[in-house]
Amino acid sequence: MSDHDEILVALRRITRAIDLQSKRLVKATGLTAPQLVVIDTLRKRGDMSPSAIARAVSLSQATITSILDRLVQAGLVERVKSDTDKRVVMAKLTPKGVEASDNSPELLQAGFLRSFRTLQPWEQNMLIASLQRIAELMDAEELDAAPFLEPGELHP
Amino acid sequence: MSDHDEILVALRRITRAIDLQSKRLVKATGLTAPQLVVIDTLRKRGDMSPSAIARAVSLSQATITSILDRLVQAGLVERVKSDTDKRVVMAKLTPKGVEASDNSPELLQAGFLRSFRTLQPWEQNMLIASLQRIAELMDAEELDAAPFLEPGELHP
DNA sequence: GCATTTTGCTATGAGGTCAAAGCTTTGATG
DNA sequence: CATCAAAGCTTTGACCTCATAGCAAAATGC
Repeated sequence: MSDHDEILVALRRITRAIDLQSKRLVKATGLTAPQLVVIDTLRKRGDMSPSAIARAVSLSQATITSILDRLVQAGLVERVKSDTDKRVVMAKLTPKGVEASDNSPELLQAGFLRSFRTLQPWEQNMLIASLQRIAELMDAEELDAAPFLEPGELHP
Repeated sequence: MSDHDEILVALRRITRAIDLQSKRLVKATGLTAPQLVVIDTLRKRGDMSPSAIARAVSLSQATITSILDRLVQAGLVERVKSDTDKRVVMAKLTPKGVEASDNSPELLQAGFLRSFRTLQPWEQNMLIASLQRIAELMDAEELDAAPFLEPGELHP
């Protein structure tokens, strides 16, 4: 298998594990991983606009809108229109939302974290650094990738 | 930020980059990343059943069914009932499917691969090994994670 | 041989995710 | 001011993803 394929398969295994964990969280807490990420972010940083949340958690604004819809539905978040700029909506945790955040389990599988923490510190650091390195290489790509696929760009 | 959060954020950045790349592929080829993965797998390994594809690419059987639906729709794949075991359906590339596979671009961003390949070989290997290590730690979790949430299992 | 279980696939329903289009408000330009 | 552009959010539509439930066929048990 090529490097390319090995990377792809490893990433797929990881994203699948995360997805399955998210489904598991739903049963345990009624909330999915993205929903928990959002309320945890609000808990830590206070009221935020959808666009600010999107930047903080690396999701699109549209995705945050749909996640907020469900959190509002569940009574964990309120939308409050800003007075200074009427375009802006602030997402605000309700008391119930605060409680949910305080009681939320960690988002990575307990077993994964347990195993991870038994590794040598240097190994833990190396794994985290590797993930961040890969994220960087991919993020960097975002900045100038789009033009490569514009019509006419392939054979200028 | 805790290790836990750093891992989460890095993973989110990576999955987002992959997702955006998939959207970009749609515009260039009309096919999404999962669809390309499936036809590439069929191209390399020949006709396969949905369950075999699911195992090969780390997706659920249900997901493969829906991806095959769209590939059939697009005329790239045929479903052929097995003679020996009538439960089994074989996914088979059509000539058009073979052609699409042969012309398909790589699934990771070109710029990512370019950058990646400029790294020292030991560094490339380390990154791949790290990804696989993390995938292992998470996969391992899958095997016995479910029971942890079964009713009655928490306090046996 | 027949009943039960297992295996393989598909259908259903719910979230997640994004781009693009649409709406409102703000800001800049003349 | 009046106009036009930009910014912020939501809507729409498409696909991915899974669990669960359903259906059919094969394998196992008695």
